[in-house]
Amino acid sequence: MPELPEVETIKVGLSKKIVGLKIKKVEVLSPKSFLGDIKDVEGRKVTDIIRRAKMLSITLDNDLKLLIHLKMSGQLILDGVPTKSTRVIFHFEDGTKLLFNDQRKFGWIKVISDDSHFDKLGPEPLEKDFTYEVFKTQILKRKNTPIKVVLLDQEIISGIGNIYACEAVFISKIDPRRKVSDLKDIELKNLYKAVVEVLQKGVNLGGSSSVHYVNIEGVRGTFLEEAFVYKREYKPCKVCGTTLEKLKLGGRGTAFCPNCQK
DNA sequence: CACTTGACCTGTCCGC
DNA sequence: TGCGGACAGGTCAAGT
Repeated sequence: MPELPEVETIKVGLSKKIVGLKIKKVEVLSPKSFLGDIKDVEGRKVTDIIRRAKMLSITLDNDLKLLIHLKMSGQLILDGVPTKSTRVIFHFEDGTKLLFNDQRKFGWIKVISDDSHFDKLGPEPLEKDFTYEVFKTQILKRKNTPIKVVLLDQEIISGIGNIYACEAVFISKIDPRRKVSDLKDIELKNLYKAVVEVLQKGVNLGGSSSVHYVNIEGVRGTFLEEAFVYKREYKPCKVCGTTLEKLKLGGRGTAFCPNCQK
């Protein structure tokens, strides 16, 4: 489900609601979805929530953390009604409930004591120190790979997923199949700007709005209504009217405009 | 080492 | 209506 803007939206929403609350009980309905001992979590207070790449890290007052990855179909819903996709339920002392729903069971919640999960991640694209030079250095580590696949690599840049990768290469007018070594400096510069712009826009609009994504209130974001290419294959390009095409890159669906993207 | 493919799951949609 | 296949926003391990 979620890429950087979606996870960021969830982080902001969740922070306002559960920081300071004590977890009374954890109900694990799907053992694969919760890795760790609920005894380490029950009775603890939430002290902080951060996002890194597409992960959320919830700090507890015993210095352990709940690391959450929603993968393709995970959702965190506050005070909702459990469904058949509900895998874990956190019951807080004040009666607040947090549901972890995950239709495809790819997502997980882990109890961790250090941040080693973050070791291999590339830079955060919305941080101030993510300059063009940083971007270029990272991208050039994968010279022979299609540029759109490189954008999805979390070791190169963290937080970009399929939607924002498709949009960023469209905005910078680059054919998603182009290899990194083949891109001119000006193209890389445009791509850098597009990546930052499209992620920031995603955050501003409260994330994307596809099958699974909802914020903690269960409400969809509006980013996809503004998407140029994502999920728009065989429809007319919003810029030039050419019929958008679709191909598979790195195993992922990729819609693009054969006229705008060269 | 660099890069690609398949596996993990469940649900939905599309064509026959 | 039913069935099979393709596909879905992510990441690993295993393969070439």
